[in-house]
This record gives sequence, C-alpha cells and structure tokens, in this order.
Amino acid sequence: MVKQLAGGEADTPGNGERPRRRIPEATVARLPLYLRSLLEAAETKTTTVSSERLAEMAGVNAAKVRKDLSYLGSYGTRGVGYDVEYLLFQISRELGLTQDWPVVIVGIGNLGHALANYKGFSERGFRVAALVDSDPAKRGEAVAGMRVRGLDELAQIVADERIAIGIVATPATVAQEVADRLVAAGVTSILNFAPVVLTVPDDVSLRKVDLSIELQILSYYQQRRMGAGEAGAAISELASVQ
Amino acid sequence: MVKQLAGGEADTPGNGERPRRRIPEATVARLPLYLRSLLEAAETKTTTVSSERLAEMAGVNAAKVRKDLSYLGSYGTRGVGYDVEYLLFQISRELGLTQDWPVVIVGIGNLGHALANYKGFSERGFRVAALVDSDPAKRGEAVAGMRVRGLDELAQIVADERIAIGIVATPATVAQEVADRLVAAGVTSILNFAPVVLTVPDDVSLRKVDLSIELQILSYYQQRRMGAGEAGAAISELASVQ
DNA sequence: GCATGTGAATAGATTCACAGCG
DNA sequence: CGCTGTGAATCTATTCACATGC
Repeated sequence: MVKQLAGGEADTPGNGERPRRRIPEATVARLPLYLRSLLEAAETKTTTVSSERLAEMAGVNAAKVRKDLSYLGSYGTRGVGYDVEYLLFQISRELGLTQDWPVVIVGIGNLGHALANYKGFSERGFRVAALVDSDPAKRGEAVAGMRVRGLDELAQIVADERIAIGIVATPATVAQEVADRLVAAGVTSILNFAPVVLTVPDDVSLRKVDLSIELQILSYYQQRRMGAGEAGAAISELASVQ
Repeated sequence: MVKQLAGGEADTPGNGERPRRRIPEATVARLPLYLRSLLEAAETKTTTVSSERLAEMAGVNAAKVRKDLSYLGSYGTRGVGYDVEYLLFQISRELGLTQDWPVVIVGIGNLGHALANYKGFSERGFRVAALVDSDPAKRGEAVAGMRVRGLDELAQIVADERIAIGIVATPATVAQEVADRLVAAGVTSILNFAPVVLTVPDDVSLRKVDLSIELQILSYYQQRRMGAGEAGAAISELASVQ
C-alpha cells in the first residue's frame, strides 16, 4: 500500500517538483535518525509504524516525531500510522539521498583511513570517489581499494567526479588551507574532522565532528555527578538527546 | 595577573568547592571551543583576550561568548577583557579537565584503531587506558602500543583502571550489548560511534557521533542549494553553527 | 476509536542594547 | 573610554492537548 504522489500537496500547489517547505534545522538533524529507524522496521517486514513506535526506535518522543514529519507533508494516516516504505522514500528524497553523492576525503592518516573504509557511507549513497593526501610518501598507496592522490590533483578530481562534498581529515594545521582548496575547486559542502574552526564562504555548508569535544562534554557531566556527594548520588542528567 | 579565587562568589557563598551553577547545555558544548581558542592564544603569548577576539577564534559571536562565560562567573575585567591563563584554568576546571580521565575503547576495527591513536584525546587529559574487542583473533594484537584485551575482561579493567568513560566503536549489531556491559562494569559516561540508538539508565551520560548522519545533513542543504535554480544560485544557508 | 496533524503554551537559546565598572 | 555582564526582547525548539479525519 504505497500512496500515490497525487492529491493536493498543501504547499506550492501544482508546480511539479520538491515540496520546498522550510524545515527547522533541528528537524533536519533528526531525519537521518528516522530514516535509520524506518530501515530497521522495513527489515522486519513491518509495513506501518505509529509515531509512538518510531519515537521509541529513534530515541525521541512521539510529539516530536509527529511535528517533525508534519514539516515534510501529511504523510501519515490518522488512526493508523505511517506507511514504512512511503515514509522511507519521502525522507530519503527530502534529504537528497535519492541521488548518489561522490565525496572526496582529504588527509589519509588513521582517521582518513577509517573513513575511507567506513561502510555506513556507501549504505546511504555517499560514494568515496577519491582519497587525497599532501604527503608525497602516501601518494599511490592503496587504501580501501583506491590509490591515494596528491593535493595538487584536487581541482581536477573534483571537476572530473563532480564532487560536491569534501571531508577534511587532516591535522588542524593544514585544515584551513585544504578547506580553501576544496572551495576553490568547487566543493560546496564540507565535513570537518580537524579540531579547528574553519572559515568558508556563506554559500558553503560546513559541519564539524570533533572527537575530543564530545569527551569534554561527557567529562563535564561526569564530574558534576561525581562531585555531587559521595555515595552514588545519581543525579539524572542526560548529556545528550540522542 | 592571576585573580584570586577569593572575593564574593555570587552563588553558594562560602562553602569552598566548585561554583555549582547550572550551565545551559548549549553553553557546555561550546566551552571546549573556547578552551581550544584560549590554548591557541596562549601559544602566541597573548595574555588577554576580548570577547570579540575570542568569538572570532571560536567562530561564534561576541554576545554569546560573554553570556556563556558569565555562567561560569565574573571572570573578565571590564574595559580590558579576559586573562587567558586564568580563563583557561576556570574552563578546564568547569569541564573537569584538571583531572585525568582514563577511557576504554571497545571495538578495535578501523575506527577504534584511529581513536586509539588519536592525539587529541591525550592532549585534553583523556588517557586511553585499555582497548577491548570481542573478536578472539584480535586479542593480544598490539594497537597504539597496547595489547587488545577480551570483552570478558572488561569489568576487571574498568575496576582496576577506575574507568568512568567508555567509547563504543563496535558494529551497530553489538553496540547495545557492549553498552550494557560497560554500564554493568560501572562506566557512567559513554561516547557512541555505532550507528544505532543506545538505551542506558538515566544516571549514565550518553553522547553519540554518527558519521553518516553528518553527511546526510550536508546532503539536505546541498540538494536544496542545487535545486533552487540553475546558474549558481547562492542561497546563503549555513548548515552548522560551528 | 485511534493516531495524526497542528495551533497554543512552554521552555530554551540567541541576540540586543546598555548599565556598570575598571 | 572600552569592554564586560546581564536584563529584556526575540527567535527557535519542544511539549501539550485536542480537533480532525480515516
């Protein structure tokens, strides 16, 4: 039972393509979570999920799920729930995952290595199209079935492979220069793993993952819990929303 | 010029230890950013920074810096700015980084490997005290100058090393079981890299890093930018706050 | 009847703007 | 005078609670 796309779309009626509502940033950040949960549900042949069930799977509450999904459109059925396959498709489309995204990883150290081999990327349509490192010693080395190429080839690679997303996994010292080169080459989205604040033009999206920052945040709550008195004082303080 | 701790602390006056104000979660998450910026400033022998300068370094705005720092106390000097060394100490203390945190990494695949070798941890007082993997084939293997130990040894390791923080870098399928074991062993903070929602007791802090979720968020904004019309339509839409 | 979808209420975070003080 | 520290205003996100419609 897959609903048809027909039937009055609430917004911008008529004009064919994407719904184009403005989705809150917090909601966008949770869509991948719902996607993953729906994929799990689909694996167990579940055809329908309630907001309650989906919330449980994604680790959030049901009201949030409903509100979030309502930004995409009215894709549920009252009294029933959401069709798993249909919602999967809608979220995928909204996230732009119905297309293939070639990515380049710059900086093939320990982390770059791990990212190059990470299965989770390809599972979501992110294809690691090239590996780049400035170290001449690394050039030509085979990593994850690919040859590592030089930083001077970056512009060519981005153009040839039509790469829009770059991953920076270099040491902090060279990360800004690498980001600049990525932008110059035409990349418009950057995921930064280097522990440094990058500056990019306004029309380039930037997200960061900082491993040691996450530990520092845990340290804060951990200390607080421990400081709050001796005998196992269990102050219920969840550091993250998951 | 390092200020003394004396002088009327606004909150809970008198009773010696930690200030114990309630700091907003968003602020806690930015403190590590300020810390890093201050360390950079200290390297260049800068003794004082204004909120303006610190904001620039941390990639946020000055009002936010002042508001954030005000939760820690009145550690600045009007007309002057913040003393770098003093503020470094205060933030470190607030984050609990004046003590050493031994951590255990469970799951020594590509990512676990990279994490075990990550320099950024030790730089902030996080000492990788043990590596654990359930795969008997990995047991005894040397990684980052350590021997990988078995999952059955986990409880003993946590107790012996007084480990409060565990890092889960296993495949999704076993992550929950590993988390359960960590909790049973007495770990009260978990950083999860597995792409799955973990459930832990209320008195355990949990944070997650999901590599492919970050890419999916970038994909959303990237698609949106590209979908908005052909000729380089530069919709200024920054995906993250850095 | 039951679960969605959504206005309204609440909570939390950010930004403004300026009083206060070195 | 210059920059911090902070109430007040604003914006964003979450939660509530119920009308709506299958």
